[in-house]
Amino acid sequence: MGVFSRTCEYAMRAVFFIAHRTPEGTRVGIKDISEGIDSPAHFLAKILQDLSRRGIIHSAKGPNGGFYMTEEDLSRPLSDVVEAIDGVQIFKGCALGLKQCSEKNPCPLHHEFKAIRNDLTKLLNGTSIKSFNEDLLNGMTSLKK
Amino acid sequence: MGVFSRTCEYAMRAVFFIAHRTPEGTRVGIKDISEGIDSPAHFLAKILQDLSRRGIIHSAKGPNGGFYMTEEDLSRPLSDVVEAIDGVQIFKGCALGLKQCSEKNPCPLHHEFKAIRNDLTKLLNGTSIKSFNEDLLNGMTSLKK
DNA sequence: ACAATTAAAGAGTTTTATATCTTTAATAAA
DNA sequence: TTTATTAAAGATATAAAACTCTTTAATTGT
Ligand code: FES
Ligand code: FES
Repeated sequence: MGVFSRTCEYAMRAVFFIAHRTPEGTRVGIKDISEGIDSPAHFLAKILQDLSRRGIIHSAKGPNGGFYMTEEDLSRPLSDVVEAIDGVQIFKGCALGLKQCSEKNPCPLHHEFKAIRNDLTKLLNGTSIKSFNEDLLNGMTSLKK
Repeated sequence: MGVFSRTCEYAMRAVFFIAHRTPEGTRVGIKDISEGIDSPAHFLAKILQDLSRRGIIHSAKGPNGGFYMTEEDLSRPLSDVVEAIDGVQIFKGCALGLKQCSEKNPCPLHHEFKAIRNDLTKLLNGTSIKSFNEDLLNGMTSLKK
C-alpha cells in the first residue's frame, strides 16, 4: 500500500469527482462516481455515507438525488477527508511506530521524517479541495487510471 | 496506520536494534530483540526470517547464535528494509492510487506529492543503516516506546 | 395515493495483515 | 555422542480492511 489506505484513496478521488461534477447545485449518483473513479460501487457507497455523516460532503435521496458539495465543503482542506478515513497517525505518528513521536525521545528517523511529515501536512491542510479542483476543471489533472 | 505498515515498523526497529547490539561480531537473540523493541516475539521471528532470506541481515543457529549484521549489511540504505517489507509503492505510487503516477496523466496532488515522496526516498535511500545507528550509539535516539 | 429513484442501513463474505503455537533443523559445547 | 540452544519452518488463529448483497427509508413526479 502507498501512503494512504485504499479506502482513503477512493474517498479523495470521489471527493474530487463530486466537486468536479457538481459545480451548479446539481448532484451525482453513486454509480457515476464509482465508474468515474474506478472503484467498487457498494464499497464506495459506504465510504460516502461516512463522509456524508461527518458533513464533509452532502447527499440527497430520491429522483435527481445524489451527492454534492456546498461552497463550504469545497473550502475545506483535503486533510479533513484523510483524517476522517485514515485518522491522524499520518500527520503525527512516529515513522517507526513508537507510541509517541517526540523531541524528547526521538527515533533515529525523527528529525528528517518530521520535516517530510510537516510538508505533507502543509500540502493537505493548506490546500482547499476547491483549489485542487481547479486544476481538474482546467483539464490539467486526472482521476482516471 | 502511519506511513509504513506495522510489520515494516517492527522490521526497521529490529534492524536498528541488531545494528546497535552487535558491533563486534556478537549476536543477539530474538527474545532480546523483541523485548528491546516492544514487538511480539514470534511475529518478529517471521519478519527477521524474511530479512535474513533476503540477505538484509544475517543469522546463526545454535548456542550463542542469533541475528547480526555484517559491515556490508550496515552500509545498506534503510530503503532496502522498507522495500523488502512494504514494497515499492511508497516510493513510486500515486497519492490517489491511480495505476500509474505519471507526468502525462497527473492526479491533482501529483506535483506537490511527488516532491514529498522524493524527499522520503532521499532520506531512506540516501542514508545507510550504519549512519542512523550512530545517533543510536551516541544515545541521541531511541527505539523504546 | 402510487410508482420510480435514489442514498442509508444492515448483514454478510473475502482477503490481507497481524499474531501465536508447535515442530524441525542446525550448531556448539560438554 | 548427547544435550542444550538457537533460528527456520509450518500450521493455525485472530483481527482488520476491503468488498458484496439485500433491505429500508426518503424523496420526487405522476
Ligand atoms: S519519534 Fe519517530 S518520527 Fe518522531
Ligand atoms: S499521479 Fe498521483 S501522485 Fe503522481
